[in-house]
Amino acid sequence: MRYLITSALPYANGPLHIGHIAGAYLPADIFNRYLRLRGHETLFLCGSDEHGVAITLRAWQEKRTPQSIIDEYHPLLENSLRAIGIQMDYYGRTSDPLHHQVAQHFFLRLLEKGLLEEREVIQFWDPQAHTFLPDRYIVGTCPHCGYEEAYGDQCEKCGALLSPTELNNPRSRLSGAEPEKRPSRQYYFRLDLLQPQLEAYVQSREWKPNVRPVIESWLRAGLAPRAITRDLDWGVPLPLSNMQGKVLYVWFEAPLGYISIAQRWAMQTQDPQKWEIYWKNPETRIVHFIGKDNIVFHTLIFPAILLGVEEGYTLPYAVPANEFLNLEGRKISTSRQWSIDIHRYVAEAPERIDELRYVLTALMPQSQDRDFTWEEYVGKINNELIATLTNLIHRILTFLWRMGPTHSVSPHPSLIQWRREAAQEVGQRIESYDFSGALNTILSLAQKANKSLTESAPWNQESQKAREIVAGYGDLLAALGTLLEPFLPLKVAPTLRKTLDIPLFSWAKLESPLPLIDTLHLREAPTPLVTRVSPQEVERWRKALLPSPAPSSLGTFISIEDFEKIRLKVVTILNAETVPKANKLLKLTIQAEDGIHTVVSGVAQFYTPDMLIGKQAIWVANLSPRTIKGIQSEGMLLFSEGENGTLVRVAPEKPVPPGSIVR
RNA sequence: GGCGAGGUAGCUCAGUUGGUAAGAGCGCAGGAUUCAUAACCCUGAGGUCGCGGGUUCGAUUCCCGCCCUCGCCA
Repeated sequence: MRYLITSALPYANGPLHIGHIAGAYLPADIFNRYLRLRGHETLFLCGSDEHGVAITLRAWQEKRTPQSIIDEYHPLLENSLRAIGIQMDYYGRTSDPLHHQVAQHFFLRLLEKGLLEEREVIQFWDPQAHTFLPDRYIVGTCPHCGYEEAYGDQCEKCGALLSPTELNNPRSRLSGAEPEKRPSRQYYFRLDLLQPQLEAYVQSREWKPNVRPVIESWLRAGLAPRAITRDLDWGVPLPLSNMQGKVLYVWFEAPLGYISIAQRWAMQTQDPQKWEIYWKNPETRIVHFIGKDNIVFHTLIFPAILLGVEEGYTLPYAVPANEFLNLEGRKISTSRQWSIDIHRYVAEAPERIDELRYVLTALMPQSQDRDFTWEEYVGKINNELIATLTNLIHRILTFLWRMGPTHSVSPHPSLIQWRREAAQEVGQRIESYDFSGALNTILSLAQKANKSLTESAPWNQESQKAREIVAGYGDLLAALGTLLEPFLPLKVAPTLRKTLDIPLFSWAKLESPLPLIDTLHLREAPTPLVTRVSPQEVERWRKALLPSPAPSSLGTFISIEDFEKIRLKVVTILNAETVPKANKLLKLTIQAEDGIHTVVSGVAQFYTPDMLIGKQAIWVANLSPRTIKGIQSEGMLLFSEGENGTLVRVAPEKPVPPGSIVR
């Protein structure tokens, strides 16, 4: 079988982070490496997506050219991917003139086939930045709530959905200038005309459970014509002399990169037409690895383009989209600096790439969003990868090493059987895009081996017998040298093979009943394949890789003198009662060192009076008194914002005398 | 607002075409052991499977309503 494997083209506007890797690159790499061990012919392509309005806007803001931005990120992206072992056959870019030609050709073909239609639309023009503006780059006053910084597509304050025309006092987020409305002619792709063919296509393929509902939802709603051009001077120009200053919309031309990059790859081989055996051969399986945000483009719109040009292109065989990976409970955001960028990880921890691959595979968001935490990172590495898997290898090798460098291997039949079953199951799981499940299978194999080794207790046997038992596990170790290759190809798998002086086996061999090796030769004393992650180590990374939240959420810095103006004291709540006609307020009577005070707190939705009476709390003693609902409130008690907008009382860890200073 | 996904042990997640199976890993407690990177092995505690109705002999699994989270669309 022949496969063309692609990963989503990363946008050349920022670095790659762990979410990208877990979503689209690591699964593709595991898939590709496995298929090759299986003996299939594969081509794995990727490249930078270098067009789109975000790049032009950023260029304008930073007073530089779009070209300089993509020239900065294109190598960064490729280097990041290669550094974590993503084994692409070619990494291209959409600014390649060849890509422009391909994209223009597709445009003209669709035009020729009557699948494009011209429409006049109103767009917003920034007279200072000399560019058309996307809706969300226009700010103005929300007509619903009066918020002055509402975006052209939505008001962040009241949540109202807007169009730029509704905003009062609209201005450009780029220049602050008032945008002008300008009519403009654009081409629309008649997806509606292709809907029947797309429905047939969708029926003919199998989709992951998280992908199918999205596709069907779009088909049910009915596909609508979609603009494929826009006014911009950065991108693939329209190949029409009467349409100057317009480019192809990035969603239209970027997927065509999979084709142009294949062509570029072929030009580097002896056979420039070779790309056609991948793109124009129904026997080839084309598999696109993407994140869930790209599902519609890869399952409907891109196939529509391929169908529309009627040039015999092969339609995607599968689009195994993954969901999103969150970071410590929050959405990853490079712009908010809430991210673990790959190039930084690689720089900080070049010796721990396989470990990252392990954790990201284990946490791969295959069916729903998942959460990456540093705690989980440490736990997965120390308690699973090391404790179960590499420790098994280590305990066997150190045992044998003490008895000499060379041992004959005659594994117990059950060990061979386990190895065969594991290889089959790992293969099946990878082929059904269940990568974390595949990894789990290997862990289970190690678990079984650990158990049987413990039960056979060779350390209680006389030495010849013990040696025989333990050496029997050599077959399993030899298998791990290949089984782990798709997952941990940078350090763990190759080091193991080198230590044992064994080759990479074919997957078929792993599944065969024949022993993999008959002798085990150790060149030197074994050392652990992976070292434990210390709390200090992860703490350092946590700090290095996770800059504190954006200053806007922290506020500006204050001096120690500023802080000392605030008198904080621990008080004991003597009494609490509800306040009439106020469903949020409680009237609290508190005991400080200088007597009794009254405080009104807006916590009644989260605390009943009896939950507070007798408890301690932190009191802001010198806050100006204020009358609330006719009650004189002296200072305030501190509550932390909890989950889902709740409030949680802040108090000393153990009781202290009322009036104790907090500092 | 419409559509889609998700709400299952302390944590991260599997799972059930409705019925003596509510599970795994981690964490925790206890035990055993010492070949191994305080690792391995055994045992155990822990969940009203989001809330409320309904269908059914029986629902975590089907239907309806609601709440919460996330995403997409207008």
